[in-house]
Amino acid sequence: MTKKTIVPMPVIRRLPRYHRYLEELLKNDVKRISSRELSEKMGVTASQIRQDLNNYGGFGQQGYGYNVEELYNTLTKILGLDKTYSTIIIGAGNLGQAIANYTNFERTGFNLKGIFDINPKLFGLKIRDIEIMDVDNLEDFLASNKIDIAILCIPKDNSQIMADRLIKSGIKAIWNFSPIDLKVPDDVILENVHLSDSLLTLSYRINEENLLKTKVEEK
Amino acid sequence: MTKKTIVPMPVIRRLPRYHRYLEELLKNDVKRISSRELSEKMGVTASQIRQDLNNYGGFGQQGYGYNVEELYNTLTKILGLDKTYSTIIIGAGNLGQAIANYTNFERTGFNLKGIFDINPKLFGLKIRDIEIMDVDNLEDFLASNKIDIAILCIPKDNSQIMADRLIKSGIKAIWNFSPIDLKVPDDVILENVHLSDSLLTLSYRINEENLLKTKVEEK
DNA sequence: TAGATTGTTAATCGATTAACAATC
DNA sequence: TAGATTGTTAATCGATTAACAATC
Repeated sequence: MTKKTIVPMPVIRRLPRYHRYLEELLKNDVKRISSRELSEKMGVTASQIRQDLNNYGGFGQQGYGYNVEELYNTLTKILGLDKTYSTIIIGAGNLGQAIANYTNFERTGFNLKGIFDINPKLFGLKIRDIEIMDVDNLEDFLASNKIDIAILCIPKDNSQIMADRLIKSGIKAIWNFSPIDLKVPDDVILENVHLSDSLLTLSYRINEENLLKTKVEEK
Repeated sequence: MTKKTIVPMPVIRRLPRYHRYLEELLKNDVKRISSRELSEKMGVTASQIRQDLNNYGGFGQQGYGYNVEELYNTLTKILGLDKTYSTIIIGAGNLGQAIANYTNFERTGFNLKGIFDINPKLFGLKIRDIEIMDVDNLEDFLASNKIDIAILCIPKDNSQIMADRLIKSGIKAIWNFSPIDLKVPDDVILENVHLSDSLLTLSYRINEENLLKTKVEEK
């Protein structure tokens, strides 16, 4: 289990997309937009946009539409981007390092405070001024640093154990890149990025037509 | 638009997960499993498992359940993992390099054939014996190499242009890591990994309770 | 004011779950 | 054969779309 959301998950997963489109509009100095115009840009129904937004309040104005800047700021707040977050990365392999180097997240308010690994060769090395530390020091580090999000980038064999350790030390949100379904208590927020699952749906789709050819022909 | 699937997308997105669990069972020498047992392990309904699998055929046996090895092999085929794929990576930044170094994909049959970038400093450098090439050579390369999947790891400003170039050169499947909604013709398969969207849903969920506190209290 | 567009309720559609006859 | 479990149809649930009164 992971923490249950109040608003349905399909709605939440669309919010970042709205935010991206509104940012674009704002950048292009568009002042107002109707749900219909936005729906055409995004390839969704105007109804869905209005329904989605109304989970959080009525931000539009009849006969006018939505004020772009206002809606953008509102979405920024809804997504929690008006706050900053302290993060740590567990696992300084390829992916962990790539994320550590990815300064876009930093710019959005996700501040990397530490990187941990089990490989002694990496200890002391720095990525963007942040030292790679021995994962043995994890508990000590978490006791003296308030960390909001742990980013898990380790091979799957150790990731449940590591998740347990993180949670025991008070971590309430995990961004998991390990290709495994972690078990977490339901006050912990778990967000998965299953790269391999994503790639497999791609290879599935490359083959689907051939796979189901006989079936389709039957119809 | 991207290519429409025959089987509903929610089903397809669950297939890699079934595959992972079956692999685990196979590793543990489990010979057979019923939909009920599997449902308990996976935290889904037995009904859903049977419905999902029956999109592809009846692989079980009444009174017995499913043969683990057989079902695993079937899922491997369904996911297209009985074939190999030639891939290229566009963008040798942090993420592109991380994916290039990630040998797990290679092991599953996704063979990296080339890496491209615009940065001359990177030309000639090798990642796992694969040279980073000038993206100017992309069209020539694609003309003489049959590539199944292009992995797009470049900043969003250029990614639509790059996608257009790839498609013009005959690429039929794109694994996109750029934080943007690419427009592709509907014979091209597009699979997105929107890391920032994923992170934003995490920060959303950290704040949801506070955000909706008043609303929830009203009820 | 008249036209436009929202917020919201109602209708539809699709996905999930339940039920059970078929059958190993 | 009796018990178990599938494949599949029917029922339910939830999400999306349509419709429209409210209102700027």
